[in-house]
Amino acid sequence: MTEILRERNRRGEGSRLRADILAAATSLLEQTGSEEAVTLRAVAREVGISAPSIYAHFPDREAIVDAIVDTGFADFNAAMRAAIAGVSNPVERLRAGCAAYLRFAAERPNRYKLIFERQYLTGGPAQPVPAIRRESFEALVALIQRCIDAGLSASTDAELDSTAIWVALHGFASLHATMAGWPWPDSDALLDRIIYGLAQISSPK
Amino acid sequence: MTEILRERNRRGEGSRLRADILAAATSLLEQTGSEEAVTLRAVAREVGISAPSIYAHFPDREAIVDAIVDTGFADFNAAMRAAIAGVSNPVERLRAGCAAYLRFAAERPNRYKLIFERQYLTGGPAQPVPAIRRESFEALVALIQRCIDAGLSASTDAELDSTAIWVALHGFASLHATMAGWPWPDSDALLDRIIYGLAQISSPK
DNA sequence: TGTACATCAGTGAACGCGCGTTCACTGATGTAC
DNA sequence: TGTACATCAGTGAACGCGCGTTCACTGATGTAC
Repeated sequence: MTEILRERNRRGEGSRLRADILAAATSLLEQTGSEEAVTLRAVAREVGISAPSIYAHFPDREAIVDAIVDTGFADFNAAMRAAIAGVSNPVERLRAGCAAYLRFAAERPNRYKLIFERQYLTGGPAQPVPAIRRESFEALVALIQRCIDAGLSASTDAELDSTAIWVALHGFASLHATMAGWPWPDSDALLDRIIYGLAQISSPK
Repeated sequence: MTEILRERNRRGEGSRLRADILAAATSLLEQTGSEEAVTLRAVAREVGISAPSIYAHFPDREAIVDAIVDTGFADFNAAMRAAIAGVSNPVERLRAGCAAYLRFAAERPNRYKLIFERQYLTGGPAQPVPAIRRESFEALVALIQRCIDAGLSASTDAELDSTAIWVALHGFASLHATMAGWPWPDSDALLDRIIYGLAQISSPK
């Protein structure tokens, strides 16, 4: 019944299986939207291998999910960087970044949920937040600082206002995905209100 | 080993078990923070009954969680109503409501997550959002309308601006719970930025 | 008032399931001589 | 060039677990006569 479509790797290419496992787990997660769906056996089925083979590449189930979170953050950061590249007007640049944030969340909702709604370091003392999780936030602060420097924003605290924008973007992304039946306003109109209201842009458009 | 602490209900009082089951399931959820922890067997253990007894009161596992969501929303709405009761100044009233929102999320994070982050009606066509889920949002719109009517807010679209405030509050509540290690700014300062920036309050304080 | 009986609030054993993980193994691939 | 052998990339069976759910049942509680 179970067709094994996969051919055994040649010697020295065993690490290719690691990539296949990650890809299968990611696909499983993006399709089902639930972390629990990423079981060793489901991943193994998807790849076309037996479940114990996974142990050669990951110590346990959670390590797979952790690895997906890391690549998820890398993808997210890359998308943010790409969105603002080449946009020179400070306000347009800020808007492009924020719009890309919402687009990422809308297009890959399950990936987005995994990286931003997964419980992160609950137990134990507060540990420093890794750089990969800070990168895009720091980019946002820089976007606002540019607006301030150009005299386009009345903000006096780029960090606080960045946080306000971030939580608003996240809130919209999160609720939009969860409550699809809600009568949401036009995404662009809301984005305008968030940017102009929270980044204190002097004269709209 | 398993102590049964519970005495059998008398005749006609079988429905008391329903309440006990709900209380145990709620407690389980608030402690663990994961919906998956609410298993029939775990609930039964907590109540001190056998698992099949639950079927007399709930058709299946999901019905228990659904019931918790309903009481969770009722609690949430009650907390919002209580927070603004007796506050007459429109801006203070708005602020009291928003502050209560964040307080509810901070004090009962797992309950909050259940009602606002649980996947709601993903499959099938968009169905109307039940009144219990709209109540507090409509209260927020009314709060802003009061500010507009009193000449304290420059908003021209109470609904859009309410949405902006809601997503910002939710985003903060959600991220704060998920990323406890993040260097969050002072909650009151952020709340000020959200309210004054998004409700377009004319003169701060 | 006494008693046979219906009802109600549960119980306990069992089912099949998918899971993470372990263990001993196999057979193709490459390498030393 | 041929061959014995080490290594590598996996496999297959098995374990114990907790789960949702079913089924036939039990024994206390109340009621009809």
